Amino acid sequence: MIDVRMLCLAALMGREATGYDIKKELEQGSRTGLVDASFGSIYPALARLAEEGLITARSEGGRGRSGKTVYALTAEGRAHFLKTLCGPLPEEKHRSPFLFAMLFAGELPRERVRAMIDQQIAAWEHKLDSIAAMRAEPDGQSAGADFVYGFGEATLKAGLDYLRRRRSAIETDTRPAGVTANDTRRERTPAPDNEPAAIAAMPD
Amino acid sequence: MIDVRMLCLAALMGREATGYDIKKELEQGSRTGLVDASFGSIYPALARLAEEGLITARSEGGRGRSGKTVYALTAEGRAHFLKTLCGPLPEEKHRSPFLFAMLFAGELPRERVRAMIDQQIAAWEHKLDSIAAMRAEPDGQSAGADFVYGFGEATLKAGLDYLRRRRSAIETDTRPAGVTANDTRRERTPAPDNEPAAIAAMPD
DNA sequence: GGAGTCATGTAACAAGTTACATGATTCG
DNA sequence: CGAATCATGTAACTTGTTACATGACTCC
Repeated sequence: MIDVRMLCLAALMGREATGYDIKKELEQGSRTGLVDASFGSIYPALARLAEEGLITARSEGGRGRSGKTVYALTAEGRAHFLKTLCGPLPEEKHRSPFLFAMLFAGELPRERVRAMIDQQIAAWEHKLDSIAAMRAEPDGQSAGADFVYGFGEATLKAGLDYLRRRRSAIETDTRPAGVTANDTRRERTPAPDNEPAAIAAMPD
Repeated sequence: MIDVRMLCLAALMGREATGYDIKKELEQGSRTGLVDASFGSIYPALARLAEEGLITARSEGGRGRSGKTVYALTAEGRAHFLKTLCGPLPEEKHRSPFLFAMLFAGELPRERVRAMIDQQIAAWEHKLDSIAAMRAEPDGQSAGADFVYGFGEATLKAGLDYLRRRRSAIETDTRPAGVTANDTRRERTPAPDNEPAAIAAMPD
């Protein structure tokens, strides 16, 4: 579940679409970030769903020989989709290379750790912006979408808040040479690449 | 990245272990929930890493013919691991069947939606407890682990808070017929599968 | 002696990605 | 006319899971 089949059925709830449309919606639509799939999986999935009668395929030869297949949900398809959603849902998985790397923050150079956190902050700020943009769009306006937007905002904000607190609590720039800086520098470590980065040692 | 190879290298940072040990640690250790892998991928990965010289394999025939292979990180393995962590990290993916389902909350029966939210709340409360337990354990005590625990707690709490607010804001049981029931369960619902569940209509 | 755990490995399968191959239409 | 976009599909490959096959050791 949340396999490509379900993704396709979901995309066809409410409107008909081509495989291309579905892919586009996954990239830019109201569920971006939540799900994804490639053409290589979408087209075979649509073909099979049509075989099974969960969707219908209507060929539309725009002019001469364009060849475009518009898919639409059948009553059985809709029922199947909703029934599956009501069934037992698989556990959610949060694969985060960032958090994985942070586990070894103590073994990585400090600047690198700081850069990673900054990058993560930027990425999440961007996600927040995306949600705000989606909220404003005419489509993606439903009770469910609203719930999901709110959820995303709540957790992203909490995560950002945490990252910012931790980030600013890390000792500021460690200047290698005798640099005169007017900031809150602590020490100048010439240690190159395997300098441990104490992300702990927080006033927290 | 965050493929099984990296997982194995990560598991061998700090101590040596067998394939079995690694699997156990993924299930119960300080990174549970963050990552996972099966025996079917761990053993081949270890064999290949040993071939490449990133880890060493030492056979330990406990007594007679037990056969047990203890792996340990080499200097190159350690360097490779840390270098990879410093390189560009892939985007994080948050595959959440729950949120996916919530997108269609408006098309699902209300009780079902409420049940899903309750289930999610329970699951997340459990995760919070797990983190607290890990915090208390002797292993999994490092600057990085502390950072990750804190992050998990911050986002889980925010998510839980959001879910609780929304959950309590949903109108309470909508009884279809004149059913006099003092519990929350109703088998044989007159409106079968497509009763819309307005998760919106919030005072929020 | 049987249950449970320790321990390793392989083969079949599942699901999806990347890259390729193809071609029409539209817009500047 | 060339670039971008629309549009479909397939074949090879990657990655990992499930299920199976095997066997020792430990504790009751």
